[in-house]
Amino acid sequence: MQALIDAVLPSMETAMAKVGIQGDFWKKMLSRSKEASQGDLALPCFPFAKQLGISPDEAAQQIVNALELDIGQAAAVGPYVNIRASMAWLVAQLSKEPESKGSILIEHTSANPNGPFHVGRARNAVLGDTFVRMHRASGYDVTAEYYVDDMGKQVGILCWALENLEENQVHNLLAEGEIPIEESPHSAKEDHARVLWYQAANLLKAQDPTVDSGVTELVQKSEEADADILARFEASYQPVLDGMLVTLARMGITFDSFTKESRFIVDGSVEILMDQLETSELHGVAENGAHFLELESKGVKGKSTQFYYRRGDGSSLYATRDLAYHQHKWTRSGSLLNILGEDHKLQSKQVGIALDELNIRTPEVVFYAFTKLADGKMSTRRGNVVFMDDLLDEAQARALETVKEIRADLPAEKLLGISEAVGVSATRFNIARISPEKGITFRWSDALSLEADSAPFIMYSHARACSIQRKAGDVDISEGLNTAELSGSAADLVRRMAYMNDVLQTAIDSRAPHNFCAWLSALAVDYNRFYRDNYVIEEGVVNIQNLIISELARDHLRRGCEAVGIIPIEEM
RNA sequence: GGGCGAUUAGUGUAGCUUGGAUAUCACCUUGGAUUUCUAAUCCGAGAACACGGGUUCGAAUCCUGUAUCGCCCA
Repeated sequence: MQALIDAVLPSMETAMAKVGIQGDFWKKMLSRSKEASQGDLALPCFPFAKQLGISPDEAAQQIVNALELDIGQAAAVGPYVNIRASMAWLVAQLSKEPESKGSILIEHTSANPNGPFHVGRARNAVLGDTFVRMHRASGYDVTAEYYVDDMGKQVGILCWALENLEENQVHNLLAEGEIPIEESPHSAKEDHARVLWYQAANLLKAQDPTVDSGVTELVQKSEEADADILARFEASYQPVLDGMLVTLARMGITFDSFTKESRFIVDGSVEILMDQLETSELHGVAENGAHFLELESKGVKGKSTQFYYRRGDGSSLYATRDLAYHQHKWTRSGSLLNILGEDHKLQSKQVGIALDELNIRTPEVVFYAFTKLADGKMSTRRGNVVFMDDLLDEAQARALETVKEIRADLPAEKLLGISEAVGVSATRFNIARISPEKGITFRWSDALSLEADSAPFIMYSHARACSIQRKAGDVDISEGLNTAELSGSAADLVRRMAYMNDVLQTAIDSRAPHNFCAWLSALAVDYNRFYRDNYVIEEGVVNIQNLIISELARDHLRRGCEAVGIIPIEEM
């Protein structure tokens, strides 16, 4: 809508001056009309009534009378000035390519490599990848980044377990702990295989104190950048991480770069930052020799306002390495975006203040609320999880049932391909379409829903447009749209498409991918209405104008799908 | 104990940044069209802003109190 506002503003200023309205406070009131049937932009005229000493209705009428627009029409409806963009202006927007924008590094997922990817982690990955895709579609140069926690306690436990526990021991422990070992097609994947060791070690920890001491020793050495330990850690987690990445790739999620936490200890950058922090006015030292920043003056509240960045023994903490990590990220990109769970809010704030003290810019952060199971929180440790691999299998199976019914004519192989695309797309879209700050309760029926307002509906619209294109064959559509004859659902469709870049940019700027998802759903609805009202091919004859619109819609649907991670298959 | 966020029809959600028209889109219930260029369609009806107070000509939106839920802090 910003493009239209920019286009209207000069004429509006002239009109307002003519009517005698002082100041430019009204500029922010000019916004998207809440009544789509009334126009694209609306300006409520209540405040002008007071200033001019006339009724709001009259003010609206006077403004309309004074307004000369070349990009659309204005009308006074009660106390509102409604502005409707002309078809010519809207069509002109369609051909505009998004301009090239700056670089951005988006860090997301970054899950501990201690077990299979589960649906609790999926929100981070889906949100993050949706941001990656939307930024790319909008012209940004994007780096998708995964931060590998290769030295923490989780990895330590995994490593200890793999080095110290026999297979039968693991199975006995899990049986005692009532964690079921479910046979699935994915059992052989290393992430599924090795998580059993991780779970078993966590169970053993409760009865055998030597587990903790063994793990602690490993973790301590890793924090001293002990090369042998780090190599053993990597040997433990890398196959798990690889398995997780296979799952993510199945969802269409890939990364451009991986950065390991340990590198910041190895290269000494953490040490340098810790020294620098000692010069901060917030710096303090606890009795045990640990160093901290006192953050009370920075608006951090609660029982403890201290941010510890160095232990008594001189070693760094996770958050300290995070500081070095951000310093490193800034050398690689012009802007930074992190996708984090809401449990990281405080830590993120603390890191932000510390970065400030170090004169390092703070990143943008998007927080999302957790996905919980109906019967509580998900936990890999306790085995209370729904693994993504299983969810995607189930999604495909359910999609297959539907596709099989509708397309009995297709060969089995094709049905499998379509149902896999539908399953993955539906799963992603069901996460991406919800506002990040809202909590999600995982329910199979929601996760696998193929109803309207879902990915399959959009995919089907796209496939329909593809089918029409195939039927129409190679027809010359270079003549362009005849804007004078556009009306009804065809005009609505064009209008919807014209605002694509606008909606995309707004969704990016306001960190609200769900708004772009909503636009995409609406585009699919608009296309279906157009399809009902306007025949592209009637009795074998191709209507060129309608074909042009259908082709534009096909292109917008495809680009929209790609921007949110829906797979735009051409047949279904 | 303190901090942050959430609460919208039977269900799931949008709108809140920047107050303004009849509160969005679906599921659901229900009435209808159409049987195709791929019906996973289209048109209509029903039903909601947690509760109390305040600011305002005007509050889902801003302020404040309460309740409930989630997350975090030793």
